[in-house]
Amino acid sequence: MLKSRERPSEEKKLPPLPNVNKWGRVVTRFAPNPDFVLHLGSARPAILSYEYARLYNGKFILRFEDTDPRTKRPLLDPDRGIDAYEMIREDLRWLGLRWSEEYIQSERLEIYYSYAKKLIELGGAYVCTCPAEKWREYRDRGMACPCRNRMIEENLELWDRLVNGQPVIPGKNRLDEGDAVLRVKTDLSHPDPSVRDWVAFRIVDPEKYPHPYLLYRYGRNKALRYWMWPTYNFACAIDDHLMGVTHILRAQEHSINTVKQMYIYKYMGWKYPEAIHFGRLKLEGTVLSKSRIREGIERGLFTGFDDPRLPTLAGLRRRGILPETIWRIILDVGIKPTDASISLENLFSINKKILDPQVDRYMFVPDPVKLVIEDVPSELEAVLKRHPTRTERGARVLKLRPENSELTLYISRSDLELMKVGLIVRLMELCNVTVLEVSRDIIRARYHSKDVSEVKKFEPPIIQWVHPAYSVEVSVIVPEGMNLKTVRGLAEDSVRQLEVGARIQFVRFGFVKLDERTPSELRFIYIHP
RNA sequence: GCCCCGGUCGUAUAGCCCGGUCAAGUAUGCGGGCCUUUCAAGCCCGUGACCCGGGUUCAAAUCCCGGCCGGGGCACCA
Repeated sequence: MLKSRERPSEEKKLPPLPNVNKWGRVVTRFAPNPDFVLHLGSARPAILSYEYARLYNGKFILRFEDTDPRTKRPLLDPDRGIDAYEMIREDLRWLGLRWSEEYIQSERLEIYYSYAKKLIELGGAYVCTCPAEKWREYRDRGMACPCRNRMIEENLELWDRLVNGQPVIPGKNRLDEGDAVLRVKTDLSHPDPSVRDWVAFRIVDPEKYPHPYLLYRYGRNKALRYWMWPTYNFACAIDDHLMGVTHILRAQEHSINTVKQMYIYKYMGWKYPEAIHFGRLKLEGTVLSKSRIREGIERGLFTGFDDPRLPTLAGLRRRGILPETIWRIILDVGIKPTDASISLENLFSINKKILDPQVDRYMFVPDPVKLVIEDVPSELEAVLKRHPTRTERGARVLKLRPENSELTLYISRSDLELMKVGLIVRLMELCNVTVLEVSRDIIRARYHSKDVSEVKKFEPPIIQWVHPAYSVEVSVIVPEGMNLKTVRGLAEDSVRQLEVGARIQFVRFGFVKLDERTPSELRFIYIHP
């Protein structure tokens, strides 16, 4: 049973699922292909399927669809520490999804074989040995190929040979890829040619393409045993039925697959689940395409699956986007069949609202320049609150002692522009100064007063600062579209205490996340303003 | 080319199934104000949309037809 989890209340309600009463308990599934990690686009079917199951007190299933070891090779290479199956589980757990059952299709081949046999016996499928090209000609003309009329017995015999990796082409002494496929008998005049007698199984030479999961999990013998691999439509059709799936939520690119899979259900006398197709998701400034992302990583454009520029869940997570934010976006977009392009503004705004109350504030000056304050009468104390309103979180207290009545601080170069001689400036939580002199690299100012109330009437700029004795050099990586900018500066030294992964706000700079701490450097990632 | 599916403020979404309550709601953005020791957050006010054309009807964002535009599919991928 799925438990409700802690999540910011979603102001939007999901529309009801169709025909819930007809089915009894709602069962949904998320069925990723482990040939790559999940991205924001995959979060849509995952979250919606999970959330509907939760809403109806139903069951949510995770199913890995890894039935093509040739062109959609599962991403699994324990020697290099890469395991997409586990990375996907991690992404889902991060999103807060829990599943009550998990299946891996490559482990279920025997099941698919038995249903293939059943389908052949019912006259619903036949072994086709036509060359692909030749067959397409028949198809385009809406004609039956010679194999279509094969007797059931002959089909069963051929199927047996195929499953055992034995040759089926007369005069050939071995089985090769492309020698045969198992086709589902559909309607040869169907307006969509791809529906006409679609392929249920094809040959994948296990010698050439041993399935990585079988190989690593069960060893070479098992991996070399299987020659016939079901296509998506076959495996999916069988599994959705066997697993009792009642509601399928998937992207609209799958809508024709519903039509194809329906044929199997008809032959078997099964009831087809409710299928809901939603549109595609786009994220402004990025590409939500597995192949394009993979290509970028391979070409070295990105540092890995979790590059903060990437819309992969790993990338978003590394960047500091919260799972709650992803939830809100997905729930907000809903199940409309239209495509939706999510704006970064929106994503950031949601994330910021969640982050703002829970995150501590720290001083940071990018691109520091010196500010020398003259005539400082005595030691100054700065109380830097962790949070402006949640004062119970405490503060850092800094005691700054002037030398020869002078106090040297650093402020951001971007604030240098607003320094005009004679201007009164408030150094946040510290004191007020009057600007005396501004040059390229240094500002001289005179101590004016301590309390902010003394200069309120001047409406002074209020800026952040750091003291050299209480500072640490940090860098902030700023993802900007396809670029990665690095901003260097000084932060107050208490950031040394932060743990990797901590999210904070650099005052007047933006929200950042501590990405890495080396003995020599603290490196943050810029989340958003 | 053929076959599906869509088009509501800049963006996202509600409403469309069951026509009137929609001179269209919400979020975000933008403008203004308040608050504030951050140019953040919060609060208040404002701005801004039914793709076009016909039809049905007393009445259409909602139903029908056509056009235009967008997306998807047309694999021995999922």
